[in-house]
Amino acid sequence: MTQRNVKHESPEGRERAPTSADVARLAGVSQATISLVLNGRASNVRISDETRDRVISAAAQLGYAPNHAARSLRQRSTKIITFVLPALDNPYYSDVVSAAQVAAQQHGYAVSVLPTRVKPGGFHALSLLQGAAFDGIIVAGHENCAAAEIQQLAARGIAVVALQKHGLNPAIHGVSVDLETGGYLATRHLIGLGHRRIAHVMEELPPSETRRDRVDGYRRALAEAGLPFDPSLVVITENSMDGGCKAIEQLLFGDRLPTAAFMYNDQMAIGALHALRTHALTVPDDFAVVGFDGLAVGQFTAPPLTTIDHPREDLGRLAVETLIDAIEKRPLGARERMLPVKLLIRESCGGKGAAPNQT
Amino acid sequence: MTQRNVKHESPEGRERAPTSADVARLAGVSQATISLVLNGRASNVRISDETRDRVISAAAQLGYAPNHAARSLRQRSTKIITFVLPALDNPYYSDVVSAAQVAAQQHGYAVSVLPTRVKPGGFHALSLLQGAAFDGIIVAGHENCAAAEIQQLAARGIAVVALQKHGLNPAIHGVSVDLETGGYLATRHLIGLGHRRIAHVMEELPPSETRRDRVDGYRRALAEAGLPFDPSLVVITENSMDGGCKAIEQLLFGDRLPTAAFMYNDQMAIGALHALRTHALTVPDDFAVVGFDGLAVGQFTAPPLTTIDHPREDLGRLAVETLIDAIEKRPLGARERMLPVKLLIRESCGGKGAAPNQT
DNA sequence: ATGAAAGCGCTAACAC
DNA sequence: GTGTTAGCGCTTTCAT
Repeated sequence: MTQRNVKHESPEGRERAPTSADVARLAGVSQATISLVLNGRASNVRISDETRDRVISAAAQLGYAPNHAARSLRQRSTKIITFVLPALDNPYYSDVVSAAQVAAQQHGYAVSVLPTRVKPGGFHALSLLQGAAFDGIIVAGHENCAAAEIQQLAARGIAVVALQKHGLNPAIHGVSVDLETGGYLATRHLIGLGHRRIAHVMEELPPSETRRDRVDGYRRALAEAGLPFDPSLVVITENSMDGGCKAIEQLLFGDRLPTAAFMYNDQMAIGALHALRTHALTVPDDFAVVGFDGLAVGQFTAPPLTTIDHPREDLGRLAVETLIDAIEKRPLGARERMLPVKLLIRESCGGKGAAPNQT
Repeated sequence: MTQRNVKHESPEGRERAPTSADVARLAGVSQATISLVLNGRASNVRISDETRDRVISAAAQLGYAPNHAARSLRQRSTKIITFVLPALDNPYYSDVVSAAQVAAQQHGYAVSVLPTRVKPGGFHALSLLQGAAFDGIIVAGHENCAAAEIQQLAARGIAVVALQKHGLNPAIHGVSVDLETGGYLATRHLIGLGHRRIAHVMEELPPSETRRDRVDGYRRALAEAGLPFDPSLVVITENSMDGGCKAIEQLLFGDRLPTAAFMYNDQMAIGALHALRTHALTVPDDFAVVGFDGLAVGQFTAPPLTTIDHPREDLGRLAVETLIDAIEKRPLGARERMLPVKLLIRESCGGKGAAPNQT
């Protein structure tokens, strides 16, 4: 008699989920006892083994599961944390979220995902956040992190961690990867391979006092090598494969042809590779490409993509740990964590030491 | 005085979110009035314009947002529906979920995503579902759809829609794309191009009485053309780019070389393209590849991928509409919807009418 | 070792 | 037109 009687069977109303009162009645004890037993406080406190067993089996028999809303209301906590992601179409966040889930689970939290581009005025899901449907949130994406709505949430005392935080709001915690160093490493790699005219294709970045992004590292590497920064080699495009493709075409039809491009991310790099192929340019011989992110797909591009690899699991784990500390109001150590990146050499720039055939 | 006073300021307890009682006090009316006004039932019912305005401004002044748990408890409904996805690393679901969100929002529901592979015994998030933290769920993925836990949920009366449902449980609604026809179209396309030895690389499929999958269409096309079904040309592999890659290598080292492969999905096809390239086979001249899904990335592969395109937006929208009908217990029309696919010809098989160079 | 009772914040039925 | 009241299902003192 394990999984029978899933439904609460009353004369009229079918299908009402069993409540703790139902379990209490069946076990012949009070509701309070049900709560104590089922929440594991039975051993610490004082419940006889016999009643404990009776409660457990009654609960199983009815298929009882505590009502989430009621419990949340009472405890002022939902034990759910939410990832606000700009979209689901970049596999970048897959590993981040997985690691976050594992970490959250260890602390008794569940993780859900809200794929939402927080547009001013939009963000229907905002009401959920405001209404405390979640104990805390982790935001990713430029627009999302900067959104006034998110700032408001933080101001209200809701725990917020931003991935790649920019801005100074001290109420928002940050966990970031070191984009600047990533940009530096990518560019230095290309310079080391002999490239002198290196393009950077990036996404439109909202203004920020604090952000140090790929482009800053790009400039640092250039400066360090005594190369000029040429604004005509920096193109801003839509963050997508298609955007990367178009950006490269634009560069190809410009008058000062680069020999290499450092792309904002792997998705854009895929577009770049495609554009180059379309225009009969061989990678890496005619043109070198560096990506950013370290997505799995980079192993399967033609040629496999040299890129800047991110510690995505660490990112997810630390974001969750920081968030939970904030939710439970533990004194936080560093409120801003910065994670290291590393250069991942595959074939889209040639091997180490190989030189490009044009300058 | 719009966004000031976000926090409820009481002598001792900082940071308690304002409740409807706080708003009532400030506006000098009763809680009930707050509820009526803020839920838009003010006009239909009977509230003077003047009190209405007073309530609205009081709420704004306090930054009031109704508590989700309390409202859910009272209304026995959370107005959240959840997508249970196997993982986040396949962009397939990105469009599905986006469309679902739009549709859901029109009906007053929010959509969240639970990236969870429902393992027997695992599925921490299950307690959320059981506890009615969501009004209904949409499940995707073989394991998830088949999971006993999900069946149980449906048995309890929770609204469940399965994407690509297999199995006969009438309590679970289904919205599917026509995989069998997809398999047929893909295979027929290859046959039409002159291929006679066509491999099919697929994922391990759990047994099902009702599923008609790609492989069934593959066999139908073969039979129709009078070609034998050769089990050695069907390889089962892990559902990933890497799996696709390895499967093709296995075929390449077999003794009966195919001239084309119909891949389970675009991700695997990317792996296939890579394996072929690695072994210096030219696509489509030496070997043709057809994918499945119609992901955007297929435009950027080398060569661009001929594939079977799915109506992903329709899938998301219909799943949500079906689910909401079930939640709100409207009599459902067809409980099983089947969506059509179409062949999307790009370059990985050669153009229409082009013939392969080996038989 | 257990039960009784209060109350989390909200909405809906019913008074007035 | 608006206020009063009674719960939704749970956890948690406080009594016993």
